[in-house]
Amino acid sequence: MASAVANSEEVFTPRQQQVLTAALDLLVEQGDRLTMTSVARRASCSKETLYKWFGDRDGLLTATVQWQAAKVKAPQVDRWRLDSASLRQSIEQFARDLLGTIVGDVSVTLNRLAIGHAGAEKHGLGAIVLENGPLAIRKRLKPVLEAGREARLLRFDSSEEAYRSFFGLVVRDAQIRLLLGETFTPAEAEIARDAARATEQFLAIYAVHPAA
Amino acid sequence: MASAVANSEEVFTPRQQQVLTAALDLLVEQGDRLTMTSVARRASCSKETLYKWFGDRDGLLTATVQWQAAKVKAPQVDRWRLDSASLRQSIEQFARDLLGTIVGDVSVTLNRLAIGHAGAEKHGLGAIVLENGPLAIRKRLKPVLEAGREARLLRFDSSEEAYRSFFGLVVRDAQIRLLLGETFTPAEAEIARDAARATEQFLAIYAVHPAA
DNA sequence: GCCGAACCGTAACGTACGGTACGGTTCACG
DNA sequence: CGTGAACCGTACCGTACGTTACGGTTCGGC
Repeated sequence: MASAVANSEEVFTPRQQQVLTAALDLLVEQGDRLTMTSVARRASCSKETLYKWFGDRDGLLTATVQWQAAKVKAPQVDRWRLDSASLRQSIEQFARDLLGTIVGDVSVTLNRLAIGHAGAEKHGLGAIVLENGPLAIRKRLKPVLEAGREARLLRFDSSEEAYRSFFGLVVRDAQIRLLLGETFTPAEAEIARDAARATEQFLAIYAVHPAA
Repeated sequence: MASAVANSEEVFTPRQQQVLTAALDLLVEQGDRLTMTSVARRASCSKETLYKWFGDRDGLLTATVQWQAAKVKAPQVDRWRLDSASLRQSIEQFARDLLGTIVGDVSVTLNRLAIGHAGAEKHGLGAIVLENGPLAIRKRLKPVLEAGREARLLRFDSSEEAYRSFFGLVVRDAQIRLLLGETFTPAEAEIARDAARATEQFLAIYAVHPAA
């Protein structure tokens, strides 16, 4: 029986990573329609090797998603001194990271893929994406929020709830619109502006002294 | 050349609606994997009829989505007197409607389907879902927001921006988590509570006198 | 230089499913 | 009745693609 979610830290040889890169590229280019043949051709390897390494098509896709998701180890915000300004800066940085990731091609592609699989009763990919997307950011943001509360800068009952509102203020309807096929690619400046706005709104709700 | 999005008000005979109901049920049950044969069997009709009525598989899916989407004509909030309390009530009602819809089986299924199609370069379904989901609610909320601004109860530059933040505060990460396969079905009470919280937060940001 | 393991390229197999054809049945209409 | 349109059920076709099989090639170890 395969475990529901393979959380083990799979490690791939350079050659295997070339294959996964090819798969990811094809995924971004043509979505779930990529064929094993096309991956083999793009990666200049044989289908036999694909099956030997990854078991079957789903294994290849899972490996691709895991491998890519593992790369999104965004830089831990370093030591924040607990004044109002640095707290705001930390939060805004998170907002920029989150929004920038979510509007990216790779994120849209992988989320589409995982959603498609979830619709086919195969929740493995969905769990992986969930774990490495929203939940990962939440885990990293949580200590910042709680330190802010500790320092009487923020006020909330549950950091979970606070995080979810933060997520909503940052992402809004951008992700669902992109997933549904709308094509817009905000420039770096727009992302920064949106992140700043979201941060401001978040603080308006959760800061003890919003004006500070 | 078929138009990109068939916006015409397709009208279906009762028998055809039975077929569409069967298709929708199968969609909810097994996602995009439903076959023409299964639809024909469930609806007790012949495949020949399916092809005659809907052209091809995509036509059937498109008709199903259009037909279902057209049913989400949520009740227009009736005359709101422009005091702070009634404005809040109107907004909260929208929040309940929006959240209740989005966490429903049918919404999740249809969004998954449309997202899958968007990933296959077929943006028709995505456009339909977009049009009848977020955009429809936005169109209905907009006059409320602008009346609130007119009455000096709300303050914002663009109703578009205000709506998007509203959407974020209401939906947060619930939709993406559901799409990715997490299974939770909030009770009516939870939805109402979340809607109230979102409304409060929205007003904290956009109301001229948040304490009012 | 020899051996075996790993890998490449390609051909072939099996199957599921979209789409079509066709004979049989119902039913409205004259 | 008689007739024809609409529809049901089912058998059938074509194809795309996942998966397997196999002969040929590279390459590290002795």
